[in-house]
Amino acid sequence: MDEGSAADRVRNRAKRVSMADVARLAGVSSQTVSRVSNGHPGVVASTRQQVLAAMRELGYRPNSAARALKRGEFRTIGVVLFTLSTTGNMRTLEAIATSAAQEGYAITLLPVAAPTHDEVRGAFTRLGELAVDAFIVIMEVHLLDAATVALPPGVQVAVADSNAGDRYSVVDTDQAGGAGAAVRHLLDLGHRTVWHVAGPEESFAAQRRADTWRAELAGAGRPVPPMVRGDWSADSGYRAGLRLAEEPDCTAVFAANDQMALGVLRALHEKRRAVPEEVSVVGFDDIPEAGSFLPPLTTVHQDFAEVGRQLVQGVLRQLRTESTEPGTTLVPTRLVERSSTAPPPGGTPR
Amino acid sequence: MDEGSAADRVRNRAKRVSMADVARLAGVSSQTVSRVSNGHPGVVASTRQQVLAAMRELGYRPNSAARALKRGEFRTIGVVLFTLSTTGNMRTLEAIATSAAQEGYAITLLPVAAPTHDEVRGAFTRLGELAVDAFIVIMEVHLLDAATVALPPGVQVAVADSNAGDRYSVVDTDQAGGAGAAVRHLLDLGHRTVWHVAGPEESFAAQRRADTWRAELAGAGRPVPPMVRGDWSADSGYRAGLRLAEEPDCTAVFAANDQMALGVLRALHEKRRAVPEEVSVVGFDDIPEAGSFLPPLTTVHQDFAEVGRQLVQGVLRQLRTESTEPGTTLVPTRLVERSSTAPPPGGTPR
DNA sequence: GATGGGGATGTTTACGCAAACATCCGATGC
DNA sequence: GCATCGGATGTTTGCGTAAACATCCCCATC
Repeated sequence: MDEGSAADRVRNRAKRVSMADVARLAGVSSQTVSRVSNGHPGVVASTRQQVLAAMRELGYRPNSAARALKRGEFRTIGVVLFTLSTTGNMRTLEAIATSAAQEGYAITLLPVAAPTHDEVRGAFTRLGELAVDAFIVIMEVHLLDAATVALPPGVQVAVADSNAGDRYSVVDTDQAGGAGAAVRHLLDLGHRTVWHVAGPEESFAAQRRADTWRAELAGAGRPVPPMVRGDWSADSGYRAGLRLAEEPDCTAVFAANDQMALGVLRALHEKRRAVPEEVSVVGFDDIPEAGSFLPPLTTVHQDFAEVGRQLVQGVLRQLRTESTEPGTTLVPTRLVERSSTAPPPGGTPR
Repeated sequence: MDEGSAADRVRNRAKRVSMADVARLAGVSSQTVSRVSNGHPGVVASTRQQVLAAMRELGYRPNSAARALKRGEFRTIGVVLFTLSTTGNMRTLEAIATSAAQEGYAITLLPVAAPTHDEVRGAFTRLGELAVDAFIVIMEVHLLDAATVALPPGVQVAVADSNAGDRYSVVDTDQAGGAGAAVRHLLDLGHRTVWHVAGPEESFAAQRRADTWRAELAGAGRPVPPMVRGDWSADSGYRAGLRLAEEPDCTAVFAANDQMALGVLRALHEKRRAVPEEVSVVGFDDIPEAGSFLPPLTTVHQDFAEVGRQLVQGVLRQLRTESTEPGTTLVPTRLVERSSTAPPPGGTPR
């Protein structure tokens, strides 16, 4: 029966305590409860104690919906991302969450099932309805472009992994700096040239790393070997490695991330090409396991924590000033030299 | 008049469009706008089109605070966790987010800076004030215990990685099943006994895996070698591996996660103990990279996606029935045989 | 042609909180 | 002793939405 179930629901529902309830018990007005709740001055100590006691007794907790409605802000940042499965996204998210918490902001996650325009558009629509003051997007730029139309006005955005610095506040690892350092490190060791296992085409980061690799080689007057494309996974790195193992003059490999470098190491091992004696390998990311690869991997360290921090700071600054701050902030990288790189066999040919 | 308000809106973009604005433009009542907004029936197609057009023109997006205030629910689940850095947490979180999104729920992240009682308590307090209908805790049980007092009444909880099934709805990987399968696999190959590299003491999962390892050996009447303790990291696995490499009769190792197994592989490699010819190694988790280790790692596959799904389902069920459902749901594991295990040198001694 | 019924739409109201404004009262100054 | 002031507290109001209720009008039925 309709009435029955409704009544049941009312009875069962731990009917939440409101300020009015507290006020009644404490014998004050609800406004005084509000003042105590928000730590406003102008409440005499004895009254405050009474109110606090009443709150405790009733188990009062403020209704954030009403609070947000009144205040017009949620103190929450939405984070749109495609997947948590990549090291970078995951670590960035963690940093964002930590950073936001410090600022008194919560994080609402908005996973996008598939990196298609429709999905992203849908995600943005949902975000628009979400209890969110601003958001951070961790996603490839061309998808963002497609979704821009749906971007709710008046909501601030910061973006990672993108080159949309002309329109948004973008924070990114210094891809060029890192990739350049990796390639130069190998050239400096005496390798004639460097082969590259790239990430997927759609990735802005992958594209930047590949571009820099090419430019660096060209700048040094070295031949540019054909690029091998992977998809970030160790498996794709393995397949790429099998191909590279066939190339007798391949003595140095720069993989666009550590997982693919791991796959390359496995392929080279299987094909009896010793690392680093015959072939040197450099990765990118410096995942925690990189130091335990066989051999321990020389790689480019990314400061994801800093990226996350900057994203949060950027978006909050925009929120406070109510203005967008287009521009790109680069977070520097650092080459971590371990045991997967060495001079080429036969020493420096130069 | 109209122009004036439009200009205001542009200038002062904080001024959000409300249902009333849409209603005015569409020439209907705000209730009709509400009906369209929520897809209620009983609105004639032509009216609906008018309203939708007005929404588009004004860039209307519903105010979720007001909506939540009215409805008494946020359609949001809070997730408390200590760190995203472990494979398990991260993958579980991803599954939770996906699962929740399908149910129309958003996820709010509540990272706990340090796994101390105070931190957890603080997190729970904040959660209580957060716009959250229920929450999911991914955390060691003893911390949860300490924080129970602060658990807001009337908020449903589901827990992962815990043995608190008597009080909460707990979902966990079948740790015992997985660890048992790992140990039995090694014994079945003919190894006399199995050494164990355990996870940190505080971890419930680590404890369960170690207990099962011990019980399984005892059940088979095998000697139980001293346990080596790690901290989940590849580095700690490496240190453990160095120790195990010293043991001449150690032919089989069960590491409590894949990262530590990776470290063990490296140590064994450095000490010239061939895997799997001399020593067999089994991991736990089946991280995506496990198949690319040297050699590809035999490991216990965990279905994190299913754990996340069950957590969300469980907490939503409790939300709907307004009742707690204590009990533990176990998600089965699967042993993935790759190339890091083989019969012991000299064949089966049995 | 009157009547009733039902679908479409409008009006009222309350959700819980906090800003703005109103009131009260004791203390201070002249 | 009276006006004044300021701190403590109370009252009113409205944020945007959606349930509940009210109204209107068209159409089928007799």
